[in-house]
Amino acid sequence: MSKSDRTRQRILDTAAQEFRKRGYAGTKVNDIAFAADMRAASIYYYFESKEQLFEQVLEIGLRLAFDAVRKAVEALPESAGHRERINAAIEAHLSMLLEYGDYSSANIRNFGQTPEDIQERQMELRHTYGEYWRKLLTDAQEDGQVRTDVDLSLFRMFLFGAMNWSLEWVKPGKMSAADIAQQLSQTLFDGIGTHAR
Amino acid sequence: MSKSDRTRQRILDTAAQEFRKRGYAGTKVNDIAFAADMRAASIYYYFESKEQLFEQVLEIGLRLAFDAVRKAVEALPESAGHRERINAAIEAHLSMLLEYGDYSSANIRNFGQTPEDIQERQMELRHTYGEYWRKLLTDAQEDGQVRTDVDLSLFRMFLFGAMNWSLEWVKPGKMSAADIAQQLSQTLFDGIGTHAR
DNA sequence: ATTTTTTTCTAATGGTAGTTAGACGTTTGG
DNA sequence: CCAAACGTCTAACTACCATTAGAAAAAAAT
Repeated sequence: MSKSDRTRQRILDTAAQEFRKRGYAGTKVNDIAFAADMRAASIYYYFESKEQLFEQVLEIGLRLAFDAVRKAVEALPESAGHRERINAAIEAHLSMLLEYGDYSSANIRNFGQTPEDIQERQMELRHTYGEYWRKLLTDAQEDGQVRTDVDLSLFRMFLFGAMNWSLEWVKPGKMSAADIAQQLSQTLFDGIGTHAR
Repeated sequence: MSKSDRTRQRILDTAAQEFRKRGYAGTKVNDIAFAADMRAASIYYYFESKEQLFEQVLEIGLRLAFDAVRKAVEALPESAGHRERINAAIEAHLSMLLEYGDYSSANIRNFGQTPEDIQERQMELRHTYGEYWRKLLTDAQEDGQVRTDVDLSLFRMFLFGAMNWSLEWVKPGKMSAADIAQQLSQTLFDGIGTHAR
C-alpha cells in the first residue's frame, strides 16, 4: 500500500467519522482536513469534491456491512439452523455499526438527507443488501421456522429499524453487539408475550 | 388567534417541513422563508435565530408525539388490557410520525446531530416520554402479560427503533399507521417463530 | 385623518465555506 | 545527482448565508 493510498485512506476514515457525527451539510472540509492532520486544499488532490468524498464514504459503509454479514453467515457450519443464521447476521450488522463502523453509521444516519442523485446511485447496492436479508428470512419461513402469516417485507423493516436505531442509544462499552443481537433475536422469534398461541 | 400568531405558526410549520427533509445545517433560512411566502429577514421578527427556531420545532415535535400517545391510551375504556394499551400507544406514535408529523419527524431525524446544548435542554422531556413508555411496559409485565425474562429497557429501544425507522421507508398512502402498528404489535408480542415454548 | 404600532421588505454587512491557482517541498526512478 | 512525478501548502476567489439596519407599508388606535 503506497503512501498515497494510505493518505487517501486516512482522509476517508476521518471523513466517515465527521460525517457520522455532524452529517453532510454540518461537516466542513476544513474539519475533515484538520482531523486528518492536513490542510483543506490537500483533500482535493485525492477527491474531486466534498460531495464525491461523501458518496464514497456512504458506499464503503454499505459494502462493509454487507460483507460482514455475508461473511458471518458463511462462516457458520453447514448444520446451522435458520435461526442461527439470522442471529449471526444480526450480530454482524450490529457489530459493524457499533464497534467498527464509522462508515456504516455515516451511511445509515445520513442517507435520508442525502442529495437525490447520490441516493439513486446507491439504490442498487442497497437493494441487493435487502434481498440478501429477504432470502435469509424467506428460507427460514419456507423451512417452517417462521409463521406463514408473518409479512416478511414489513418484518424486515422492523428488524432494520431495531438494529439501526441502536446508533442513537448504545453507549460504547456498555453492551456488546453480541449481547444486543442475542436479545433482539430472541425477542423477535419468541415474542415478549406470555399467553399460549 | 391573531394574524401575528398565524404567521408565526406558518413559519414553524414550514420550518418543520424543511428541517425534516434537509436537516438543520442543510436548511437555509431563505428556504424556510420562501416556502412560507416571505423574505428571510421577516423571520427574525418572530424568532431570534435559526437555532432558536430549530429548537422550538424539535420541542413541539416531542410534545406532539407525547400528547398523541397519552391521549390515545387514555381514550381506551377501563376494561382495555395491557396489550391493547400498548397497541394504541404504538399506533398513536406511528400515526404522528407518518401522517401528521413534520415536527415529530424533524425531531427524530435530527436529534442525533443537534448541537449539544439543545440536546441537553430537551433531555428532561425526552426522559419523561421514555418513562411513560416504560410504565406501559412494566405494568404489562407485572400483570403477567409479558415474560419476566424480557429486559424491558432494551425492548423499549427495539420498539422505538422499529417505529422511528418507519420514517425511512414508509411511502405515504401505501400503508396506514394503524396497519403497521397492528403488525408490529403482533410481531413483538407473539414473535415470528413457530416452535413451541 | 393622523398618529402609533406592528409587520414586512430591500439592501448591506461580515463571516464562512468550497474550491482553485500556483508556488514549494518531497519522493522516486534513472 | 538530476529530473520528473507526486504531494502539500499558502493565498486567493467566489459564492453564499445568517443576521442587522433601517426604510416602507399595513394595521390598529386615537
